[in-house]
This record gives sequence, C-alpha cells and structure tokens, in this order.
Amino acid sequence: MATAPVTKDSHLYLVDASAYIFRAFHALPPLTRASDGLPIGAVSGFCNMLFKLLEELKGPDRPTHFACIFDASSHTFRNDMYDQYKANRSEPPEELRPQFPLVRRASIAFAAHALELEGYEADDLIATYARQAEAKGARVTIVSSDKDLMQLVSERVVMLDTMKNKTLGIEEVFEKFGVGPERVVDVQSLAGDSVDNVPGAPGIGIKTAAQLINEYGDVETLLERAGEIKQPKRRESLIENAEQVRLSKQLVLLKDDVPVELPLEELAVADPDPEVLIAFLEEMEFRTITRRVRESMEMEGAIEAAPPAEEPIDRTQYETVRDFERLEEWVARAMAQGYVAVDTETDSLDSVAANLVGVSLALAPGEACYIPLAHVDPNAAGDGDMFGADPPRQIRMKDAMRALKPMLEDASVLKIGQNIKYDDSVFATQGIRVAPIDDTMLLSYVLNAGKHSHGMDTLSERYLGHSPIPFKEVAGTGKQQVSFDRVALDKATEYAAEDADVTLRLWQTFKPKLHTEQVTTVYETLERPLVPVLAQMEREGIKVDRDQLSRLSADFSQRMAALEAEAEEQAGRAFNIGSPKQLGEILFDEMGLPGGKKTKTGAWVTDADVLEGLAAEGHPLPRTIVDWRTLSKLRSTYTEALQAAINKKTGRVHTSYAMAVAQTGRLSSSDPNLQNIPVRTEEGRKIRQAFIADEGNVLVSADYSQIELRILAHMADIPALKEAFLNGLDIHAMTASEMFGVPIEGMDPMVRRQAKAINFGIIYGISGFGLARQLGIPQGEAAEYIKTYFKRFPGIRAYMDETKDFAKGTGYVKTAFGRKIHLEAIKSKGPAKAFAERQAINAPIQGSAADVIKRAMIRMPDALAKAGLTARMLLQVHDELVFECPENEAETLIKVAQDTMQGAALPALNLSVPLVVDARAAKNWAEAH
DNA sequence: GCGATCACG
DNA sequence: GACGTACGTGATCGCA
Repeated sequence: MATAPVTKDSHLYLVDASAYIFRAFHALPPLTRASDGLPIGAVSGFCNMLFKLLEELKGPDRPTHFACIFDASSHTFRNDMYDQYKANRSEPPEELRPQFPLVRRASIAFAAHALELEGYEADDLIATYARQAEAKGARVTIVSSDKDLMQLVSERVVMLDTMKNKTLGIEEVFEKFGVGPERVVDVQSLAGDSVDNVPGAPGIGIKTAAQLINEYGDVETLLERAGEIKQPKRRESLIENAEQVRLSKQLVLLKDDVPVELPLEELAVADPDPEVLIAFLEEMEFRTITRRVRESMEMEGAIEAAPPAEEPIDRTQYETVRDFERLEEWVARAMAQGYVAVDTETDSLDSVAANLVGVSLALAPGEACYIPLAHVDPNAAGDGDMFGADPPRQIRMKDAMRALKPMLEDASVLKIGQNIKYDDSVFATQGIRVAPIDDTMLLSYVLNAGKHSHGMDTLSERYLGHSPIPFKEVAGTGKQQVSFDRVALDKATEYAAEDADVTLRLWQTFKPKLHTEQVTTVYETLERPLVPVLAQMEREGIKVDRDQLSRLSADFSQRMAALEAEAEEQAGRAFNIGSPKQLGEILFDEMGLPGGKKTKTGAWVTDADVLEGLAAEGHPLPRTIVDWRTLSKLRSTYTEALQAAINKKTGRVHTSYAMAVAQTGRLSSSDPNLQNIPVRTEEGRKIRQAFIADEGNVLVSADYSQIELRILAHMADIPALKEAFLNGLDIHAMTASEMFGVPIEGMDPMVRRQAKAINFGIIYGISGFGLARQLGIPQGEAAEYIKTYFKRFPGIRAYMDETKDFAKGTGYVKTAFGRKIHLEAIKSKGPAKAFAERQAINAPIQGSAADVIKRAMIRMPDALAKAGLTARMLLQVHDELVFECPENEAETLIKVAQDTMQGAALPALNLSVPLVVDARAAKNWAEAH
C-alpha cells in the first residue's frame, strides 16, 4: 500500500465490492474448491476482475489509485431515518456467506485497500472519495453497475460494468433516467425503489418522474408547485406524499462527506507481494489465474530488464480439440476468465448460406485451439462421392453447441471477434445468440478510420508485425480451391486457431486505446450495438420477383441487339460495342469528331458526359452507345445478377453490410449491392418494382428528407437555412430565391435545379470547376454563384475554414457524435491537400448523417417490439430504411419508424433543425419509395 | 489485377 | 500564374 498525490493525471478506481459479490454470485457458475467443496465462485470472479484492472489495464486507463469498498454492516444512518429502508432484503444465501471474508482477503492480497465504515454504506464512501478525486481534477472509474451510484457520474466520473464490459457515462445515465446525473436523485426520490424499499410517490415511475423534473427542475420546486400539475392523479399523489418524497430524497442522496479514515492519497496503487498473492490464489485453488499472475509477475521483472518483446506467434502450439471433455475444459476456462476470442470456420463467405465447419477459441496470446465439427476426408472426391470417405474423428455438432452455447450467451463472458457479425449469423443458425461482444475490426474502425483498412491481415501486419497464413495456403487456389471442411485438421488448426489468437492480441492492443482516443462512446453506442441489428437484417433478406427480372432481361437483350446492329451501321464497321477503347478509336480517330479528351492511360474518354456532348452536336452513334450502355448496365448488374443472388434455401436476396469500409461511418452493401438499385430513370424503376413484399405483406420505405443539408445548417449554424427547415420550406427553392432574388412562387425549374446543384456542391466541398462541370456552365459563372452563396450565407465559409483548420491541426475531423475520420493528407501539399480539404468538409456532414441513421437502426427493434409490431427492418440505403410487415401493421409501422428516425439524434445531440422522415407503404419498393 | 464506366446516396 | 478539382460507395466489363 502506497501514497501518491492525486492530480489531474490520476485515475482512481473504486470497486463497489459488496454489490459485486452478490452479482457475481448470481451471474457466475457455482464454482467450488476441489479439495473441500467450499463455494468460491464470487471470489474467483472478484480475483479475475482485480487482476484485469490492476495487471492488464495499460495506458491512461491504468489505475493510479485503487480501493475496494464494502458495506460495514446492515445498519446505517438511513435506517435511523426510515426503519423500512432495505427492510425487504433477505439474508444472503448459505453458499455466499463464507465468500465475504475471502473477497476482503483477495483485495488485500492484490495490495488493494478493503475499506468500510460503520454506519455508512459502501456507496457513501464511494461518493466521498469520488468527489474528492474529482475536485483535484482526477478521473474516476466506479466499478459497479448499481443505479444508486449513477448520481455520481460526471465529465470525469464514469461507471464500469466489468461483467458486461460496458462503460456508463452521462449519456447512458440520461438514457436510463431521462435526466442528467445531477437530477438522478430527484427522479429516484419521486419514483421510489422497490429493491431498496424507498417509498417515493405512488403512481409515479421513472418516466413520469423524469418528465416532471425536466419541467420543474427539482423535487423541492416540484412539491411547492404541485398544485399546477394538470393530471389529477399525479397532483394528488405528490401533494399527499410530499413528506414521503422528501424522505426518499434523503435516502437516495449519497453522503459525499463521510469521515473516511484513509486520505485519498494513500489509495495509490502498489505492486502486490508475489508470494502473498500467489499463496492466496493457490489456497483458493484457482489454476488459470494463478498461472497468469505468475506469468505477469515474471513478465514485469522482464520488462524492467528488456524492452517489451511481443510474444511471437507459434502455430505449432495450438490444440485441436476432438474430445468433448477437452472442449468443456476450454469453455470453463473462458467462463472463469470472462473473455475469449472466438472465430468460426465455414464453407462459404456468405454468412446466410454458410454451414458451420469448426470453431476456434483463444484465451491468451499463444493459447488457442480449434474445434473441428464438420470436416470430411480431405481425400474424398467430391460432394456426391463419399465412397471410401473417412471423416476425421471430431466432436458431434450437437454436443459442441450444447457445450458452447452457455458460454457464448453468458452475460459475464465477453466474446471477441474480428468482424463478429459474420460469426453471429453463423451461430444464429445453431440457435445461439452471441452476447456480449467486442469486435476488433470495429475497434480499429473507430480508432483508425481513414488511416488504413481494417481486415485481419492488415491489422495483424500493422499492429502485431505478423502475417497470418493466407487462406489460399490451406485451401488452395483457383480450380483446386476446396471449402474449409476439406482442409486437413492439422492445417485447419494452424489457420483457424491463429485467427483467434491474432484477434485476441489485436483486442489487447486496441481496447485500451478507446478512452485515450475518446471514441468509447462511438464504439459503444454506434458500432457495437449495430452488429446484431445488421446481422438480423442480412438474415431477413428481401423477396424479388424472379419472373419480372427474367422478363426485363429478355426485353433488354432484344433491344440491345437492335442497338448493336444500329451502332455498327453508324460506325461503318463491326466493333465490340462494349469496348470503350475501340469506341474511342472509331469516334475520334476514324470519324474525327471534335472534343476528344484522353484518360491518364492515354485512351479516349467515352463516358456519358462526352457522348451526350457529341450527341447534342447531332452525331447519331454516341446516342446509340449511351442507350446500349444503359440497357447493358441494367441487364448485367441488376436483372441477371439479382436472379443469381436469390438464396436457394430462403428464396430471398441477402446482401452483406460492411461496417468498416466507408471512411465516413456509412455502411456499404455488397454481394449483391442493394444500395445502388436503380431509381432515377423509368427503365431503372422497373427493376425496383421487382423488389416485393411477401404475400399478405407490404414494404414500407422511410427516408430522411435532406438530412445532410439539415445537419450542415445545424453544424455550421446558418440562421437562414435553419429558419427555412423550421418553416418546412423547399430548401432548394429558398436557396435560389436568396441567391438570384427571384420569388419562390412560380420559380423556373431550371433556376431551382441550379440552386440544388450548389447545395450539393457545398456539402461536397465546392469548387468552381466542379460546379461548372455539373451544371454545364462556364467556370467563371460557377465561381460567381459560389461567391454569391457565401455572401448570402456567411456562416458557411467560416464553418469550412474552421473545419479545415481543425483537420490541419489534428489530422482528423469529427462528426457531431464524436466519430473521428483521419485525413493525414491534409498536411501535404498540392492536389492531395485540396482533395483532403474537400473530404474534411464533407466527412463530418456525411458521417453525422450516417451516425443518426445508425442510432435509429439500433433503437428500431425495441421500438417495433414495444409497439407490438411483427415488422422487420430489411434494408438501409444511407438515408432510407426499408421494412416488411403485414398489411394491417403498415400504418402503425410508419408512425413508429418516423418517430424513431426523427428522434434518433436525441439525447446525445439536440439538433437546432427538425429531422423529417417521409414514409410510404406499397407492394413493391418502387411504389413505396 | 486494374482502369473505365455507371448504378446509388 | 499554374495545377488539378466536386463527397462516399460496389459491380461489371475489356484488356493487359
């Protein structure tokens, strides 16, 4: 035990030990000491937690001061105020009682103070120390999930739920109580608490209490003005129970000035005495943690002597688990440790079509195994030919799932994956809901978006200096490639267990950086909770009308053939109409048409812009080519590909959403991409018509109106734009009216179109050149427009300059919700810099919009369930959500979807403009949109 | 495997 | 004064 001053760089951890013991006892498996059957489950959990916090936390989250706080006895000053306080608590169970003193001993063995004070609850000591540390500018982490402690949360004080591995800050408190931490006491004293037997005001729950407090400020004011309340029930309950509410407030308000015996400074973290600690752990017969403490102590000695050497990756050390008993041992170790890296191997990249082939686990660097489940004889000839095939001995799928399910679903065991959405879907086919989770891909995404990609190989090479075995090396390449179930077990183990090992090591690398980089909230509120939501959407899929697509395909083919013949005639010779190279030669070399540009590879540019230009000059061939290309695109990318994408089992099309590809925080969709289904042309919409609801159902499409411009109006604080949105004006018409001085009524559509292009240009980081090209006007004219725009909306230029300066200073930009997008090129010179500057302007806007819809999607499943709907969310297209529901639910669904989407920024962000969502139901997507 | 093209927000 | 320019994606094709 040591002394050290508490400063703004200190980080105090206060463990709510008494509460932990109860929770661990109920949440963890009932472990007993092998030699004498002494129950020690809670002690084990407690030791693991202390070890994790004291030995494994590195970086700025590492505690500098630390204490375990206990309840002294059951009688406190609150019982003197109210004899019924916590009177409904029953005695602790028989198996738990002997564990109380052991947990105190465990604290001391870890060189942590075990503190308590007669007459006070642990919560009061925690409050006292937390306030003292906070006053000195230190950060405080309260290790507890007890809502009674939430009143202490602040900018510097967070709570940590070690079992769910979840940090609770101001936003989470707000979500639970509907008020900030400083008003939690008021809400609690009104709502009461049946667990602690705090009476409150009968008939008033948390929701109502929050509403009242938000309106009146605090309990005293509320009680004084209770007569003003309109609802008779509430009014009477408050008037009748005023004294009871005042008493409740005294009960829930934590005492933050108790006479603590030890000064804060003496809670400094000290190195445990290895002999004492190991002796205690051995006495408890904790094998895994004893070994890990030993390793950690030895390593610390080594660290002082030599630079920290990464444990090298040795694939030969991995275990192939082929016996049920061994599997049970791995599962038990994962349960005891509280976290485990998990990876699934399957026979397909498509998570919906994939069959589970094996599972790998990793508990510590180098400590990993592979559990083969559906491997076949690698020498068997093929799917249909199993003669003489001799599958290797492996655990039966059903048995393995029985062993793994409790661990994968256990709230106290964190499952760590790389792109765990995939594994989540694979386990879902086995009836397993994996939770809680962490995802190294998403950790990297919130930490490093813009710096590099987030696939496992990239991350491993970059952060571990190690290249994992390429998949090709175990499964072969090209025609010889086999699915993973045909890979021999020794090779499969090296590959699969290494993936879990690497994932675990990456997690240890990334997780502590969340706080230093201030992206914990983004990770915990925007990315991690979206994983199961997207996995579910991918599994739902959407129905498409195969016959309709097939008819369209035939129609397009026919028309393409006609256009092809026409093109040859117009060109004067046969050529490959699909070859831009040949086309360029014909147009510019042979026919000698003007206006030819070259690409950087020296080929003629023949894109739609160029061809439209030529067509306008009266040449027939370019128009034919444009028409042919349109049909060719629709046919090959949509009508043909979509038929091929229909899943054989479900009869529906299942896209895959990439969470860590787009730099700005957007999702992307692939295999097939359902975010670029045609809509802008009449021909294209016929394809959209082929996306249909199942019988008796309808599709509902709900999309944000102008979300990016609204976010710009808010973030750049442009009064004229905000005003327009508040008044529900046509924003492009209003822009045109401002800029060109024309009335909105009876406006020339061309003028509005120009204003619309300028509005988009602003969001994209406008340039005169770009706007000129978009509008087909001279560059000088475009530059004039931009000048006028900046004059009319002066805040825009200031916002752009501030954003660019921020990016230049920090190397990144942020969305309104704190997501970081790194733009290292902003510090360079030349075109790269100009490009980065435009990204700097666009990324916060596009990214904030992406954050908003993610928040809506995360809340949607609960919102639907609460409204009693069976509706399913199927697709996301950046600012649009597509649902499917029975016809009779459509009306309610539209309301729920609109409410959830329109309120999605709250409470984290109170936008100064309304978010508006349009929604419609129809039999197909074209009509619903 | 890459560039050109074009579908979407 | 010159330079290179709208932001973010994915799929398909031709061609090296």
